[in-house]
Parts: sequence; structure tokens; C-alpha cells
Amino acid sequence: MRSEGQLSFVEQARRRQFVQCALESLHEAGFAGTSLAAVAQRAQISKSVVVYHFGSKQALLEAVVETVYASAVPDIMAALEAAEGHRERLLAYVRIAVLFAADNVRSLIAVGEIFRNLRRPDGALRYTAADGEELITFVEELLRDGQEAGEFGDFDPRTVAVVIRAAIDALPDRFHLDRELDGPDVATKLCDAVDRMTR
Amino acid sequence: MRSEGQLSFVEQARRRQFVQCALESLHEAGFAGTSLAAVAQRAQISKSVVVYHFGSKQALLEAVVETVYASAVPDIMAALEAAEGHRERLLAYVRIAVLFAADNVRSLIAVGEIFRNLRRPDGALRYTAADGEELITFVEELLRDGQEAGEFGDFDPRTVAVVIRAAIDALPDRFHLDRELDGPDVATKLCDAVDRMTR
DNA sequence: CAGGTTGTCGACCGGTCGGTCGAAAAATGA
DNA sequence: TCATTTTTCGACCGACCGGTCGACAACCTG
Repeated sequence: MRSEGQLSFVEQARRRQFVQCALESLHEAGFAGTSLAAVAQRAQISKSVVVYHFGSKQALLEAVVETVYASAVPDIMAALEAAEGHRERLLAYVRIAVLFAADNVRSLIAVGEIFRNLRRPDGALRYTAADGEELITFVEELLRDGQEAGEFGDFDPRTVAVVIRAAIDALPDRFHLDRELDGPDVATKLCDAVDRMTR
Repeated sequence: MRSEGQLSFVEQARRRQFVQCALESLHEAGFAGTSLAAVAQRAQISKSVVVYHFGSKQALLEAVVETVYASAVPDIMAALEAAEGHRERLLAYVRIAVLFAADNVRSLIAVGEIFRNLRRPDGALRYTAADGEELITFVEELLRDGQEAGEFGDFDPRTVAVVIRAAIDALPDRFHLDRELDGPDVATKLCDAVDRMTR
């Protein structure tokens, strides 16, 4: 018996593998096409093994979300702390969000599928709109702080925050649809739009 | 034998009824929860009857999309034609889009579920991202026209169009999440944000 | 009333789903 | 070496899916 919370090397490797396979399946076949059998087939292994390592499909998909989330937060935090001034902080946030989206299209489309479709046993959505609410209020705080410091104009911070988050959330699909799109270029243009909105 | 394209009174009533039931089911239980059996149960009728009147689940859901679409276009066109000048046209478009979203939350969430999930027999999505593309280019045209007329500032019309459409597409969820939200109020605030972006 | 059309029903079909189970292989450790 | 644990397999389960089918009721029309 292993002590709780400890995962063997094989265990960790398998979990990484299945998370990766689930991510690819979500991206290529969508939520409905991502069955345990489909994930297992990608990993060239029996379906039971996936259940053995994760316990349930829900746990597997939650692991996917956590993996992607964990890969995004550090970069964003670093970019934010490097910026000085409220306007620079806001634009740094937008910029890093665009660059991350450009570099992680597949992952973000996958978690999007999970957010919109994964349901608890009782039928309720696993990830509600309230989760995204935190992201909006975060931007809203940036805007409010900037307004109080006099760096921004007189607009409704809530509305502008919603618009900014909506634009960011739409990015994965944009990058997915137009493979020619250039991350830094989009970042510059979106920063300009945000800059205009907040003057 | 009825002549083609003619639907009996009962036929029309049934189709309206099933479209309405499918719409409610999509709104409350999501795409995955909207089976033929679920729709039939809402209508308190046998599952076969739904298939009898629509032929397939896909046809039923396409009818839902067409119904919602048909209810939106006339209002939008009327609002656009009533506006004079490029800036007024753009803001009228945004305003009517917000008001429509506020009044048709359930319908728009339902078609969103269909857009993101309905697949053809071969597995490909029934409604691709290319459909939404038309909406973006429509806004882009409004912006370009206004720029050429000197009513707008010097920004990238494509980017701003994407931002505007993203904001509009996010509205159903916003109205769904916050029942206190006031349509006209949101319209005014979003128009202000758009106005700032395009100056 | 007779005969065909339209509408409704419930049983049923093949298939897929998430998940279970017992057996066996592989790794581990005394 | 051998007992124990960890990992893998494939058969299997019940539930539900979209859709079909034949019987039958309801309704029109002559």
C-alpha cells in the first residue's frame, strides 16, 4: 500500500499520457467523440486501464483542465509582475493572454469543450459560468485601479472587463480557424483596441 | 397525398411544439441531455412521433436554428436601415443585438448548444466556424465604410470587428447568469465601449 | 358508411456509452 | 525463490442513444 498522495513513476507517466490523449481527442473529435474507449485507443491500451488510473471519466477530464490551468498561471503572473503602471499592467495581461492562446490552441479548445459539456452525475454542468466570473472581476479590478489612479478614462469597468474577457476567450477559435494568424501581431492589435477603449 | 411544401395545420402545430420543446431542453439540459426521448417527454408524446414529423434529430435541431434565426433577422435589418451615418449604423447594430439577446436568452443559448455540438453523420460539425465568419465580416464592413468616410479613427477593422462580435456572442451567457441585468442599460454601456474603440 | 390518408403508439433493433469484474501478467520486495 | 502488490486485459453489464416497424386509431372524403 502506497501512502496517500504519492504516485509511483509509472502512475505519473500514465496519467500524463492519458491527459495528453484526452486533450488530443477533445481537440480533434470534440467532447462527444471523446469516450473512454477513444482515449484508450489513442494510448493503445485497454479502456479499463484508464478507469484504473483515474477512477472515472470525470476525474480524467478534470485532470486535463488542471494541467492546462497549471501551465498558464505562472506565465501570466510573471508578466503581470514585470509591468509597471496600471495601463502597462492591463496591456501586459492582454498581451500574455494572446500569446498563450496562440501557443496553446489545442489545449484551450480542449478545456473549452470540457467547460461547456462536462456534467456532474446529477446533470448539472461541472464548470459553471461562475468560474469565468473570477477572470472578469480580475480584469475589472485592473480597470478600477487604473481609473482611480487617473490613468484610464471614464467608462464602466464591468462592461469593458466583459468585452476584454470575451475577446480573449474567443482567441483559441480564431487561431484555430486561421492558421496564418500571428500571435505577436494579434497581441499588438488587440492591445491597441483595449488601449482605445480605456482612454 | 399532399402537395410538397404544404403542411397540414396539425403538422405545423406539432413542428412548432417540438421545436419549442427542443429549445427548452437544450436550454435546461444541454445538448447531451436533449435526446429524442427527452423532447418527446416534454411534449408528452411518443418518441416515434417526433421522428415521424421531422425525419431525424438533425432535422429537428436545424429547424430550431432556423426558427431562432428567422426571428432575429427582420429586427436587425429594420434597425440598421433606420440609422443614418456610419457611426449610428454601427451603434444601432450593437444596440439591437444586445436588446435581442436580452429578450431571447433561452433561444440563443439553445442554438449555441446546437452550433457547438450538432454533427453530421460523418462526424464533422454541422455548423462550422465559417458561419460565424460572415457575422464578423459584416461588422468589419461597417467599420471599413466608416473609416473611409472619416467617421472612425485609425484602427484595424478586422480586430475590432472580432472584439465586437465576441462581446455580442458572450451576451446570452451574461444575461443568463445575471437575471438582474437590464437590456437597455447593457446596450448603452456596450455602445459606449464600442464608441470609444472606434474613435 | 367505406376506404384511404394521417397521426400515434410501444416494442424493438443495433450500437455506444461509462463502468465493473475476475483472471492473469508484470513488477516488487523479503 | 516466492508471496504480495501493482498493472493490464477483455468480457461483460445495464442504461441510453437514434431510429425502424407493424398495428391501430382518428380523421377526412367520396
